Amino acid sequence: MKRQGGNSQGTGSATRFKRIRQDHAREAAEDYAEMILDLGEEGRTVRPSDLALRLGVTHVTVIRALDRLLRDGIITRDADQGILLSPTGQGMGEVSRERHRIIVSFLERLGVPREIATIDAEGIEHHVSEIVLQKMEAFLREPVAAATRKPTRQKD
Amino acid sequence: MKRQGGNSQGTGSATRFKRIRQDHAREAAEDYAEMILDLGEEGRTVRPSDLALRLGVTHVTVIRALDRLLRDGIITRDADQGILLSPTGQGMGEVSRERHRIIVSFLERLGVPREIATIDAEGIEHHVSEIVLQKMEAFLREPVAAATRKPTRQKD
DNA sequence: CAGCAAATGTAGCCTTGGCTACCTATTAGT
DNA sequence: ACTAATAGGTAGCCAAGGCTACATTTGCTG
Repeated sequence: MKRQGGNSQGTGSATRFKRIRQDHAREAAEDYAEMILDLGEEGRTVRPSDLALRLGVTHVTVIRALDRLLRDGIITRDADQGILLSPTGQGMGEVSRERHRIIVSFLERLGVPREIATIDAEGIEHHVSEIVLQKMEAFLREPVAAATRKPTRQKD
Repeated sequence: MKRQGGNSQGTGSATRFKRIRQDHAREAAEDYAEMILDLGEEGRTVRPSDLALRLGVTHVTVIRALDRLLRDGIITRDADQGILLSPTGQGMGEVSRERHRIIVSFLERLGVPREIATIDAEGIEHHVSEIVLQKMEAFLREPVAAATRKPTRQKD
């Protein structure tokens, strides 16, 4: 008999884990977009070797990832200008970078050393929802108010 | 093309990304260990179909993951008792569960609705260092003190 | 200009983690 | 007892993301 994998009536936890897997699928694209954005703004022509160096992988891995990003409309490539972000990629990079910035600031505000905050932010930034990000920003603006606020009683 | 910047060491970002990739490699094992621990404590015999349902994947995916966990000494399997955690797996599950619990509590304390906190915690728990976890616990114990503490000034 | 070194690209292999299709057991129900 | 459903397992396919080995392009330099 046929068991279909996508059991639409998830146990709830199934739904959560599916979201994690989706996050993972976007993760590489976001990392690349963010990095390309940063390097581009430093005025350099972004090339595969730059990314390979910073990501700690071989250039082959980068080239194949770029093929996927190209296929998915995140980047364009140009012999002279190197790797460029499409409008989609540009937006992705900007969102990722802002998210990254907020998380690092938040962790530092919590007393986490900058180097640790940077490392951890790299890992968690792809898994943080908009709501959590908003709460982090609220905490950065008004730490004590956020800390003393009664746990919210959302309808959920 | 001119060589730009002599970052021959990978700028440290390479090191960070390598850690993320290591985290990912542990992620599945931790999720399984945590889930097996929970189900086991509910007094049931843990079987592949239980895990498949909760993870939202087919039983085939689970069976192959269990092969790897077996190979890596995380679990043992027994016809009568089903899937059992090895001492290693037991420790892994307990650590993961505690980490999960802290993160959910922390996010809720920050004002994030429980359902969102649970989803996000699932994603980020594998990427949070011991130090960040300690700071989260400190915040849970003494929110205002943690919020008013000046950002630490590490020597890096 | 010859030749080296660096960057880029291609081919091919591996593991993880998805999937479907199919087969075998066991168990429940009529 | 037969049948149907459920569970477990095997085989084989796919994509992502690693890798090495080799080939090609390009730019500098002697």
